[in-house]
Amino acid sequence: MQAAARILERGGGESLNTNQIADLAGVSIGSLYQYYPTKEAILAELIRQMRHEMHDDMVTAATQAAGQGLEREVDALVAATLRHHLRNPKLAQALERIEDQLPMDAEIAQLKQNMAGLVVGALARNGIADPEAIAFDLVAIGHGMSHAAIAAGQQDFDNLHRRIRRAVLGYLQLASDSWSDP
Amino acid sequence: MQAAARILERGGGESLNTNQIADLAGVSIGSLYQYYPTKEAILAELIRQMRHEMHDDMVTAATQAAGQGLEREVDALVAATLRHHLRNPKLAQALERIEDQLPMDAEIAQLKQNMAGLVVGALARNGIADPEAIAFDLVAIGHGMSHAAIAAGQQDFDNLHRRIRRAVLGYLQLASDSWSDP
Amino acid sequence: MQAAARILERGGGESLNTNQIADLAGVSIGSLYQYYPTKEAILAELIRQMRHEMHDDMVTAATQAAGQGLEREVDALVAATLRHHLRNPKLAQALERIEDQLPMDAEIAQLKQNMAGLVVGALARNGIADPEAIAFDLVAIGHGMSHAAIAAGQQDFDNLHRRIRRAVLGYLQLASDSWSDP
Amino acid sequence: MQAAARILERGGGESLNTNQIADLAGVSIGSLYQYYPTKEAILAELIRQMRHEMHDDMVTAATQAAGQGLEREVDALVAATLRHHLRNPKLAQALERIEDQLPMDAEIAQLKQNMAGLVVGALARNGIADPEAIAFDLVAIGHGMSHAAIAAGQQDFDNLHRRIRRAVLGYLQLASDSWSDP
DNA sequence: TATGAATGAGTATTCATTCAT
DNA sequence: AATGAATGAATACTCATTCAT
Repeated sequence: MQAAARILERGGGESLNTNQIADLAGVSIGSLYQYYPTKEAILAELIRQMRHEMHDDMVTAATQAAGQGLEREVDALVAATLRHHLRNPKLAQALERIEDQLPMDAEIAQLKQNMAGLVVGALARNGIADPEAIAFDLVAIGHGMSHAAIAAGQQDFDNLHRRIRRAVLGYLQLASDSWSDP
Repeated sequence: MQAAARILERGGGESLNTNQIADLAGVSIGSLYQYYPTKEAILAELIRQMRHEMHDDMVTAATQAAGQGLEREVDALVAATLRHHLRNPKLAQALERIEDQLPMDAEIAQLKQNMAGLVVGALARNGIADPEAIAFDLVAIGHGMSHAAIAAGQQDFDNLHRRIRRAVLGYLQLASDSWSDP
Repeated sequence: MQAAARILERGGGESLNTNQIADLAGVSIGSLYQYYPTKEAILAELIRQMRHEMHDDMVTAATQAAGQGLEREVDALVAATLRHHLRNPKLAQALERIEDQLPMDAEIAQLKQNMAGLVVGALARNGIADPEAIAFDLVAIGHGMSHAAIAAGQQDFDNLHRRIRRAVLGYLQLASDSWSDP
Repeated sequence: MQAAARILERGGGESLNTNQIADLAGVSIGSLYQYYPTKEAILAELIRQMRHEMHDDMVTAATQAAGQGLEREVDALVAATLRHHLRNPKLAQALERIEDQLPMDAEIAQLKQNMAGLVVGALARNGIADPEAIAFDLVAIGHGMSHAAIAAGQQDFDNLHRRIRRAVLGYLQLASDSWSDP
């Protein structure tokens, strides 16, 4: 059913209407509303799924990189979010736009908390002072760069990854060439 | 007329309708449509103005900082964009959201080109390699950090300025404490 | 099954929908529609039951009071209808509203005929001229007063009973104090 | 515009939908909504008008009959309401049904207060004890009888008037033949 | 016989745009 | 040139009813 996320990929937020979703899903509006009480609920569910995927990917990345030092830990998290954004750039972009026009869902807020927590943890474990504030900025940097790259149509994952790594490590005052790619 | 940007500040995007604009502007919708053929045209004009202001501020900043070295030149541009965003955070945010849901206007594209050119120039003049790519990322970083800070309700200009400077100089592999504030 | 009259008590008319009825009755809508062809049929059945109860109560009352004189006979009928209305005021009110928005059902019409006949009989047996017309008005008076009282939230059966008796006997040009309460 | 009350006469409450109103009024729905913000507002306005007419008629009647004695005063009020109901029986009926399914409008409540006050006043001026309670019942009696008569298709104003007068005066323990028609 | 998922016509309401005055 | 009443397509959502399992 959420395969009607296709509409978001193509048309972006404002072209999304319930009849269209139902049509494209091959269902009647009546049926659509048997599963979701509101248009908002449909969107919220879409976002929830997206955030869950992202969250799980980040947890996996953090777990695997645990104890390998600040650079590798942070980089694993960057790679995870980046992979997520590039899997379906248009959809990810559209959902994010919708997300901050919607009343904040508790479950989503929790996921975001946890994701931020992973970054904060990596920083704290490696002796970085004021890890919350730093994490906030690192996330913002990664986000901003991904957004710009996607909007500009850049698709080269490795290239973008390298640039974000450079920005992140630069913000942390670490030379990015002090270690080599996995 | 476009002083009806006030609506965007308060309601953000979805609450914006042409009758409201006309009312608040003290004009009839009839007249509004005599000057602008569509709603999109009104929004495009609003964005155009915003971009013009920003452009002019950046040109001024670039001119004043010219020849003072990479750090100072880049920092002046960062400060200019930041000042712009913080002057009216809600409006800036709303306009940006609208901007990338709208078909790209040629004039606006040109302004953005020019602004990017200012950064490219500063980098090139100071011997930075691949200045276009670097400029692209620096703009994205500043943008992402401003956006996140504003969305989180942070209002402290100096603090945010310091953090963006750190990110930008970090990306350029320059220690941000190698020089002091003006 | 029609115990789903509960919905009418709570929500009154407009909140009544077939799925809700089926749910509350612990049956599937499919089954509901195996017994009743339309929503109207369900409502008609509900009304039929209510009218049957009322009818039977009135017959009992009329039988018991038979031969005790006009006042007592008429009063017994008044008491019966009043008891009926006050047993479940909201439901009675709701059903009556529905009843006169529905095409007149033959069976219900018959019951009403019979009930009116009881009043007519009491009047006729006691030598009242034009008993049909008088009965019509007496029923209308009782009905109107009950309706108003219930709508105003009055719950005191005895008080209301006394007032209706006064109205009815007054209409019959009989002093209501010519006899005392049972 | 409110000439779309025609729909209520023919079809009763549930057949009333905004598109139909607009059609029958020869206007587009858009225009309809320029004058009334909600369907409820349209209905409320219709009711308000009806109540205003009724109110004014009753005030006139009360004024003209003032000081002519209880029977004549009360009778004048009865005649006024009756005239009102018989002017357009179906509409009056429909509006009343709608009225008590709608959140009580302050203005309408005031009018009803005033109308009740006219009856209370007539009773009080003529030395009737507990005039509020008596007025309540008299109104209920008149209402109930009109409703029943209209539902039964009776159109004879004078006949109905005589019967209601008999009921009302009977309730007041006054013989209705103690005075003759004007 | 019972189920309940599916249907889709119908409803109130909004809003960009037009055009007679 | 200015006005603002009028337009009507579009939108989210409801609910009586059907029918394959």
